[in-house]
Amino acid sequence: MANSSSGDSVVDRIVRVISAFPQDVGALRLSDLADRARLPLTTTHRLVQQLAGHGLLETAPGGMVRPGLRLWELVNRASPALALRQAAMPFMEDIQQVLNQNVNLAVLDGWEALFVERLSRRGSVANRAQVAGRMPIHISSAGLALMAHQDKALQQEYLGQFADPDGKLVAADIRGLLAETSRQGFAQLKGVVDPDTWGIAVPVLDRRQRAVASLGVVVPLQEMRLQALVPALQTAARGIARGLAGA
Amino acid sequence: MANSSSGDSVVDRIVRVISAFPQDVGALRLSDLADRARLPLTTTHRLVQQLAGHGLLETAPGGMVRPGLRLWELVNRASPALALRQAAMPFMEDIQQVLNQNVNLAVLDGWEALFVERLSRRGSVANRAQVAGRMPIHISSAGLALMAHQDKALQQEYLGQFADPDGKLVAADIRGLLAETSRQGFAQLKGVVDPDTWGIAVPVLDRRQRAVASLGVVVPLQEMRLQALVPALQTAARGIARGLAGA
DNA sequence: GTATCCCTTCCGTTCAATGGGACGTCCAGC
DNA sequence: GCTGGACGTCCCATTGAACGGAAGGGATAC
Repeated sequence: MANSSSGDSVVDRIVRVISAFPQDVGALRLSDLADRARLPLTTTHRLVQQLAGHGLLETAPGGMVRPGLRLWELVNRASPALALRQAAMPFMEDIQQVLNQNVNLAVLDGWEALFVERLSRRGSVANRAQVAGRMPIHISSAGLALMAHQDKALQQEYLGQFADPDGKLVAADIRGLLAETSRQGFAQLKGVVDPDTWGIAVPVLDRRQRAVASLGVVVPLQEMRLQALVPALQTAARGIARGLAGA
Repeated sequence: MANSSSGDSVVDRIVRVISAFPQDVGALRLSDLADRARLPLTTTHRLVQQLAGHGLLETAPGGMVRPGLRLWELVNRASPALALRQAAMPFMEDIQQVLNQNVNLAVLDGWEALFVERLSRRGSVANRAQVAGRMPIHISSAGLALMAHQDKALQQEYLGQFADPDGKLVAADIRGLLAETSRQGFAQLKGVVDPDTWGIAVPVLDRRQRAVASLGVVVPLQEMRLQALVPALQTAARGIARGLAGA
């Protein structure tokens, strides 16, 4: 940028401003936004004005700032997540109607599962997965289902991350989880994310048998329909894969 | 900006780049992106590289560019549309299960209805409303439901737009539609958007009886359950309003 | 009345953004 | 096999847009 201070570009700063908004939707005061974005107040003010001019942010009188509808529109009009979501929604609704519990759809991003969609219902058990939320691979059934069906090279790189502290033990555990997930064709975690819930997820595979997404449910621990549940998920996953390939 | 050419800021250019992606999800070639964004190729190249560095765009080998997951994540993590969507989804699913037809949720933005969510099902009739898509107010039941429950001043301003060409006639028609919508508490358009479909929408009202959103369905022309359908939509709309107020 | 906090505006400094030009690569047509 | 064209990528001198400290207003608390 022009002038002194830390050498980051305008793009960096815009990303910092947009990233500064927390998950809960409320508006931020300008100075809070500046603090969170680690930007000088004046600079934040100018950027917010410019972004608001395009509708990407909205400013309320009094200096409150919140994300704008136009930003949501632009991003959701063309996004890789959208095609996946459209292909998956009918199947997710089917699953949800039958089980009456939480259904979620995730993709792999970095070393985390990124949740693209979630259907929940009053009366269903708690589900930590939020839309646009993330969870580490090894403590989410969605993450395991995704990683268990990736290239060997990627899996090695992932497991290598756990070799640092006291090492091999943890890596071996996760390796075992992945192997079992791959063998069975589905991932399950009982009481890991939440003590009373049971996460089950299956991969959505492309032609080369690589997971492009995962379809999962969160059910109470006493759920008895596992034998019917997994095939239902797998059937739905195949349907989603077919929809993606066709489109 | 620095150097010659047309005086637009970096923010402008970034917005132009992101806006340049069309509705269908496919990736764009760099030079096409530059054309669509009306930016010099070199400048586009640099901006894309920077944005890709933050994951807001993704570049495939060969120069193809597409929106990135991180952008989707950032925007969907905190957005005014998200709170509305979350409050509305359970009710939309209920409606959809009963009717087995398309359900949509829209907000007013400018002189258009912006569709925030849509549930559709194989076998349901055509529905032109796309998620993050727009429709003019006067040819969508969602738009009518939204505009019929706004401030008088805003309605006047809206109707004023139609006074230009041959004027009064069209404005009077729309004024009539709005009046009827307001009186009945729901909007309906038979065969306007699509010759074989019937759009019906009700407003989601805040405490001051202003529409913050609209909840609508698209059903076949021969649908007979109108007397049960409208109350169901209105009940759901009240539920959504309650959820928004409580949150 | 005074102090405090916050948004907003002003303005001189400065360096990041800019984009024309050149290069390497990949095809299709001759 | 050669040639022409289209495209992505890199380089670098120019310059005006971005920067942010300082000062100004307006509201609220003490």
